[in-house]
Amino acid sequence: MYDEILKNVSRFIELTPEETNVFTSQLKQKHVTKREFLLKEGEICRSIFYVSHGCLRTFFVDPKGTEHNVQFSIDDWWCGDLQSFATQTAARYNIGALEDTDVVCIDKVALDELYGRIPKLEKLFRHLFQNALVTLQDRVLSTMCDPAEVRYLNFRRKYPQMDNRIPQNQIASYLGITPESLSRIRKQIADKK
Amino acid sequence: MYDEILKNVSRFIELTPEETNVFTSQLKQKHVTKREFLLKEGEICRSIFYVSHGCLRTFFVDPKGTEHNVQFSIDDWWCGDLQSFATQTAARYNIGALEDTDVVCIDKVALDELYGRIPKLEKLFRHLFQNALVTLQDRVLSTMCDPAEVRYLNFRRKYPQMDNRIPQNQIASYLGITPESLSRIRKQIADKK
DNA sequence: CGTCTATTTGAATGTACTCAAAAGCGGTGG
DNA sequence: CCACCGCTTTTGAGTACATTCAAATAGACG
Repeated sequence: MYDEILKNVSRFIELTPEETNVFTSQLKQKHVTKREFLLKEGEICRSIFYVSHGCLRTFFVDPKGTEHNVQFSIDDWWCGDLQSFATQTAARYNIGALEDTDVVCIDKVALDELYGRIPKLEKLFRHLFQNALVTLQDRVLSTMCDPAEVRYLNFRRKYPQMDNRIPQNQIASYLGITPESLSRIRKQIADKK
Repeated sequence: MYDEILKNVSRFIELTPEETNVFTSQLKQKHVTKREFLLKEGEICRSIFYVSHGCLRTFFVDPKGTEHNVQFSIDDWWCGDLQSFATQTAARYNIGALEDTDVVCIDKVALDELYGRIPKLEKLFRHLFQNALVTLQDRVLSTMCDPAEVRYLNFRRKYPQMDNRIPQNQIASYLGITPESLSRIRKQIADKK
């Protein structure tokens, strides 16, 4: 039932059988159907999510009403509004499902308690955050250095699974360009060949 | 001698006097003069740095030779090429001093060992990374949503100390625009008043 | 004081955007 | 199974913001 998340966790720390029990006893499963939301702006992000199967997007709505995708979370990824989760204040992000998705939820209260009972979890999240940080640094860099075409090619190279699965307008929003621009870029790429 | 870093650490974890001794015994101090480098692209980032006084910039040089500032690290900030540090592979970033700067270095080998002796350090770095992640998410968002003028105003609002201290061309590079553009933006802002 | 670098200003260019409309695709109900 | 509706993608034309290249001015440092 919690096989996927335990396998993910085991990449960073080794839990004893007892610890595994303690850990899984605090997990909750949830199913979100396509177009449903796991979190809406203004709510408090009470859980952090592990995606066992499906696809989520974390996005921000700017004052003009335009949506900006910050992250896609596909099978075996984590997600959540970290700021809101850590401080239990209003979320600025929305999390919505692009597909029917199964997630595992770790509650804030439960996690704080788990940190005490299984100190190794500090290491786990240290690693998860560390990795996320490196990934995000790359993203910032790419946004600053590369023109839209290169950013798109990088995206496809880095996340080939996503290119097939995620609608173009959603990818455009992730890349920080309009759907029209992405369409033109794709045409250019196709023409080059 | 290590007062600043200990004070910084104490915001997240409480070390016993013995732990403090163990911890500080592994620290090294270093002075970098303006324009000197703490890390160059291609080297391995063997330490993570805490800036006790001064100002560093972490930057990337793109294929065209243009420099892109990823981060400024002023008094009481941390810095380092995390990717290189974690995996002990070639750094993609450079770290250079914008002012004469005092840093505290934590060696990779020493830190790995310290994690074993003082597990609380996992918590420390979990928090540091978590905070850095939230900050970086903001940055990605701002780059995607906001025009250059707004990004500059946000920067000034968020880091007023830096606006006085850091040359304009360096700030431009951080904002992802050319020095010429920043100059024009500043003029516009001044004219508005 | 002179040199070197940073900043400002100008003119031309380009990339991506906006607005608008057409074409394509997928899902739903008759 | 087909027809329709809504949403996504494509295409076109005009526009805006930031860039590039170039030159002048201002400031910092020895």
